[in-house]
Amino acid sequence: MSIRPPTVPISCRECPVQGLTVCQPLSGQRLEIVQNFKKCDRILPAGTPLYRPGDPCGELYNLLDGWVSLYRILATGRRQILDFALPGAFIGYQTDLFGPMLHGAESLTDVAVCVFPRPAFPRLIEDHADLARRLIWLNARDTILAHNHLTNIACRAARSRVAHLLLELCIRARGGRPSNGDLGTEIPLTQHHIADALGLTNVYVSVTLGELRQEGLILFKNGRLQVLDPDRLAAVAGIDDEAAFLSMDHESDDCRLHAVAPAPRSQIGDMYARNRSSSK
Amino acid sequence: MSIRPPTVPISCRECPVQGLTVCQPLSGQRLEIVQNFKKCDRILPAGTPLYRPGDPCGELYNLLDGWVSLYRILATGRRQILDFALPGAFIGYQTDLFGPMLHGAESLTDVAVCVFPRPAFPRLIEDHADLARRLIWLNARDTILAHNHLTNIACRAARSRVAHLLLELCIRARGGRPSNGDLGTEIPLTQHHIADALGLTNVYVSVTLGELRQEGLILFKNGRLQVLDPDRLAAVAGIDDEAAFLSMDHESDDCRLHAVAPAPRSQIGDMYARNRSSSK
DNA sequence: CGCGATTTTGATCAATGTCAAAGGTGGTGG
DNA sequence: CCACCACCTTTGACATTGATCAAAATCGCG
Repeated sequence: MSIRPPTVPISCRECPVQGLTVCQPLSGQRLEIVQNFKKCDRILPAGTPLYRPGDPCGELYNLLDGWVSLYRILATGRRQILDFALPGAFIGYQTDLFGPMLHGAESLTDVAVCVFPRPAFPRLIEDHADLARRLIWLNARDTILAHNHLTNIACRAARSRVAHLLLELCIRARGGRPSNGDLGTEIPLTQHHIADALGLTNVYVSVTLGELRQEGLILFKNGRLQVLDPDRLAAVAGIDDEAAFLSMDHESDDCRLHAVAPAPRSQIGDMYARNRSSSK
Repeated sequence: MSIRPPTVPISCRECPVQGLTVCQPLSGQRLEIVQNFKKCDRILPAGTPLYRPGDPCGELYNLLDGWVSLYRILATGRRQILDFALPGAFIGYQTDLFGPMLHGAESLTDVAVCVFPRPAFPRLIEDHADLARRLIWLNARDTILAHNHLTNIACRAARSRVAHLLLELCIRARGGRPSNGDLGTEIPLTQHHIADALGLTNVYVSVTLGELRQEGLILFKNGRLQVLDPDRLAAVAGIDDEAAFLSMDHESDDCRLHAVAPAPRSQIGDMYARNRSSSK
């Protein structure tokens, strides 16, 4: 009931995430470059693996709709969620493009993906400098996300970790759009996913979420998050790497020279509000 | 006494890390591309910041010799070490090339760096597809390292974390070269650095290292690590993402098609031994 | 020889994991 | 429409890891 049915674009011209993924630099006539390159679109139900760790994988994916988790499995059986991929994510690229995948990818919701053939991909990049530039940007962003994640886990107590993750996901999930009233934001995760992302146990996540709820900071139920008190939540999250947050928008293009003043020590609360209040 | 004096290359032709850094694809005549591009070389004593978090920074660095730590500082004052940069590392690239740095970089040893001017860098990449390709590779590798690090911190107990980090650094520090007899490998870190990298306290790292020493697994003293029992150490480290380890060598080039069988479930111990025993 | 930084040790305590059991919730088939 | 089932969440008792604080020991270096 809460999951929109994923839609598949007829053509790249109508791609819902064209401005977010590798294809971003292409427009007009040049969209045919990817249009001809792409293999197909595909719809996957929730819980479907795109690939597993260790798999060879002949494809690359643009996530058109839905959420995907990127994870590793340790010998102990523990699963570590490395990142949550949101619409626009470019999934499956790694150093050794043709080696076994170092992580797995699995749909968290029903999902639509645009499929690229992996073997031909290097050629595509080689031939189109702007796509290469874009890939560099996306990759560098993944590194920052990983560093944020790393810092969150290593430096913060459970309360803060959870708060931080929810805040981050909430902002990313909105992608700059306002929140729709008091319905909150769709964060299609179980507490177990949160635990596996943060290096906690599901029961302690439950306890922690309980506390945050008690204190009137959030409501998280059925994959929907309502942030009741953004400022206090941000305080709990111990936000300080705001710069890292802020740099995540797609405006900052790496290859165009623009003097950016050091990010003002603004409050995430503000940022949240900005997105939220401007509802239509 | 334990730190080699860093050396500065006369020319790119004699660069000690040419095969490891961005410049890798260039050879012969084309080396002049970077030769003309680079700003200068620079020697920095241990403990010097290359840049601080929040700084604007007008340069990019190829690490020629020595170690550098990449870190963040949280509002709480806690420092999180994101990665240790070893010779050949390309330092300072981020999504928003001209925005404030999202992390800091500081020399751990005396260090030699090759300095690139940041403003002109996009152009360099734009004009030379092979450099772009190489940058993509380096970037993707950083993401994997970050994911390894993340997984290590989130999934493993202190003992394992420490063991894992030391093993990783040991392998990286050798860069494929054999260990020089029983002198061990130079890992120029204090226990405090290890703690800040792993999200532990310095005192608990001390305890943990003490245990590992007691058990005859390692000796770590004065920035020198001797691995006395690679196999048992690997067992303690809970090695399972060997694939991730192995993929770190520079042989796997992303843009050349080669079928790689899924990494055999080999022992890190073997890998260690291979490097070690073959001492010329 | 002495000083600052680093490492070690010990005592104590808080945060988080583990285990077990009981409620909830949504989806499915009858 | 109901009942059942799988999965998810909550709660409680208890165990353990690693943090904290403090002080002593060691080391490198001038």
